[in-house]
Amino acid sequence: MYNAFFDYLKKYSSKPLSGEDKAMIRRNFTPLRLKRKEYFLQAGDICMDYGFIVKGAMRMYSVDDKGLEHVVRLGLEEWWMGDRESFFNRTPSRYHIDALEPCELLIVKKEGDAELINSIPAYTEMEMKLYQAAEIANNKRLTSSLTDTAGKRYADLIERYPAFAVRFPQHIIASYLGISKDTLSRVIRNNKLK
Amino acid sequence: MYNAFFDYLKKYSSKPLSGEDKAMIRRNFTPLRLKRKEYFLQAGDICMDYGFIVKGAMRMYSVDDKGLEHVVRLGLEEWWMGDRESFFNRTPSRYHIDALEPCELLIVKKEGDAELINSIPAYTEMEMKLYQAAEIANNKRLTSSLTDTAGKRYADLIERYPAFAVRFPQHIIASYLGISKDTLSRVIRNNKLK
DNA sequence: CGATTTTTTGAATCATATCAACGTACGTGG
DNA sequence: CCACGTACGTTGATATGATTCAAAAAATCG
Repeated sequence: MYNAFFDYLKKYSSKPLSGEDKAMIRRNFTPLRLKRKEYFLQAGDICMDYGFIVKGAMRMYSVDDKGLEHVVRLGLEEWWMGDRESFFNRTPSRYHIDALEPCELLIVKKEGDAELINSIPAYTEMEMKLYQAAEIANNKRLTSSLTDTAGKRYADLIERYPAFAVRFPQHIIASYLGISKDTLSRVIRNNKLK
Repeated sequence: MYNAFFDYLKKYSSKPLSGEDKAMIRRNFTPLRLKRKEYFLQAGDICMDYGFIVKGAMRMYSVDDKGLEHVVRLGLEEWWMGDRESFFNRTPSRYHIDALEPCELLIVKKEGDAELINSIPAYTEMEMKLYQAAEIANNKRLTSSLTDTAGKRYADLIERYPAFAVRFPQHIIASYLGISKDTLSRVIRNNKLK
């Protein structure tokens, strides 16, 4: 369980990880299992735990006043899941997070994360890189949503994350891309004819 | 010039700033003036400097294969400007950045930024908060671009940043929102009638 | 002041949404 | 392990919000 996370840390940081460091990580991260469809966070609650996905598939989404769901983030193995705003500011979340497959997570509390940042350089470096990567990815997603057609957005997404097409149902991906399931269905059919 | 930055740091960090710290900041940040329309960065170049805007208005934009400009970020006083991806990874940028008004910046190089992060806790805290705030803001912008109409997107933007309506021409804001200048013009007229 | 930039407006067109209906597949409990 | 029920994907018809293009009016800069 924890080894998956240590491997991940090694991948994202050049700095070494002592036995002491590993012990501290074990102390601050606790395992959590979720059944399919189980909630990790519900709108209105404060996101007290930030989760590292060891295994499984998750989605974060909002529900608007008309009752429509809007997927804002998807997560698979080695991704993080949680509402950063709620987690850091201790404010009620506007999002739901649930498991689309049975999941294994390692979760950390705000204080635990802070302790690790202050104590373990490799962890700090990972977190910094994560923020940078997130900002870059978000920018790409944003510009593509502003300028590209539905077809191109889907093609780009699947090219970047081929696993998405297999792990997530189409209507979830459609929602993530901000297009209707009907349009996505048509778009996929047409792309394949080419 | 530097005082504006020290004030900003105080605002974003609870940690104290010694005279020594301030001296190090002065060493690593250099002033830069830009005339109206002058470039801070051109696509193809590597973003060697990251800029803190002391005074002025700037925009970051890409130019697509059809020659159309797409504004990806806007900046006013106390905002940062630069292409993070290019800056950190030393890769050629896909963006142009220019001054929409005469600007005064404080610019820092990658090494300077790294030195400050390693040496000055207040600076590190500010940078962390910045990343968190940026991620949250990006998420909001993203979800609004996916789910809201042009009119709501404009209204939300101006509610959040009233200065934008005054400081940036409409067609720049339209591009930032990912809508055509024509549509934005109509939308504003209709909103005002209400 | 003149030149350039910015905004406005109408008409035609396009991409995507919406709604409803149907067929299929799949997981879950017995 | 099967059958049922829910979830998922497809498709057509229609509606709608936004784009594009062109041209003129208004505002702003130096």
